[in-house]
Amino acid sequence: MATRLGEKLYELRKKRVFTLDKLAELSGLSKSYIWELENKESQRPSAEKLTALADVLGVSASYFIEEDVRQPEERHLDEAFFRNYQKLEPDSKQQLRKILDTFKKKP
Amino acid sequence: MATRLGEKLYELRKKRVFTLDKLAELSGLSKSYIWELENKESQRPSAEKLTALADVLGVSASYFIEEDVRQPEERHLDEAFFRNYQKLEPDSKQQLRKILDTFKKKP
DNA sequence: ATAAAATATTCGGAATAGCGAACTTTAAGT
DNA sequence: ACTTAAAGTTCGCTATTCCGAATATTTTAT
Repeated sequence: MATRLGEKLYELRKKRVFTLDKLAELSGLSKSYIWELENKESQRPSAEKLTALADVLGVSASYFIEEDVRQPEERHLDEAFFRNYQKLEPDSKQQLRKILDTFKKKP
Repeated sequence: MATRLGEKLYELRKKRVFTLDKLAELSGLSKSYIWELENKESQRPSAEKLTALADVLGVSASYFIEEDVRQPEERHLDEAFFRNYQKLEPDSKQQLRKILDTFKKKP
């Protein structure tokens, strides 16, 4: 699993079988800039541009943004869990929240 | 609840009782720029800066970025829930995931 | 093997993010 | 009311984002 932005972008783009041109067209960014995001270090792209790319590539913007200390596997589980949680009825959510409280870490 | 970035920022800053100077110090941004984010339209801040602010203000970066169809209170509860969930031990997480499964699309 | 087409990379420059410092307003104390 | 300090606002400037067009490379077809 990719760790820095450029790798994540490249990986996703290849997975979707997009060319730079195609991704540029779909996201509204220029292909030259996408290329720079993939290949140059220390870019500081706007949240807006990242979100546009994330939308097209089918991930959340935070996937690009947040560097994470969790192992990819665990992170993946966590995100899937949260996606499922969000789809629940409010009642079920509340029940889960209560259950979570009882689990809270004891240091 | 605030909908655009400036409002969200201002609201959170006031809630935490931070001055511009204080928030600037804590986040590493300049206070003039934070003021512009709060007060000027059509800013395009970098994800990096937004993340710095989000960290200090105790929200997720995506709170600033993603617009959401959920009601604000529900969204807030969801996010708080996920933040808590992530801090759990892996075993606890797994238990919760199993419980979530039993809740899935139950009318 | 060569041409044509598709894809990737480089580059110059306009637009603007983001800063420091100066300035203005508000709040607090005497 | 006057002073001082704290908070907010403006402004000029530099660095960086982000683009379009040109160029280079790879792929595909003949």
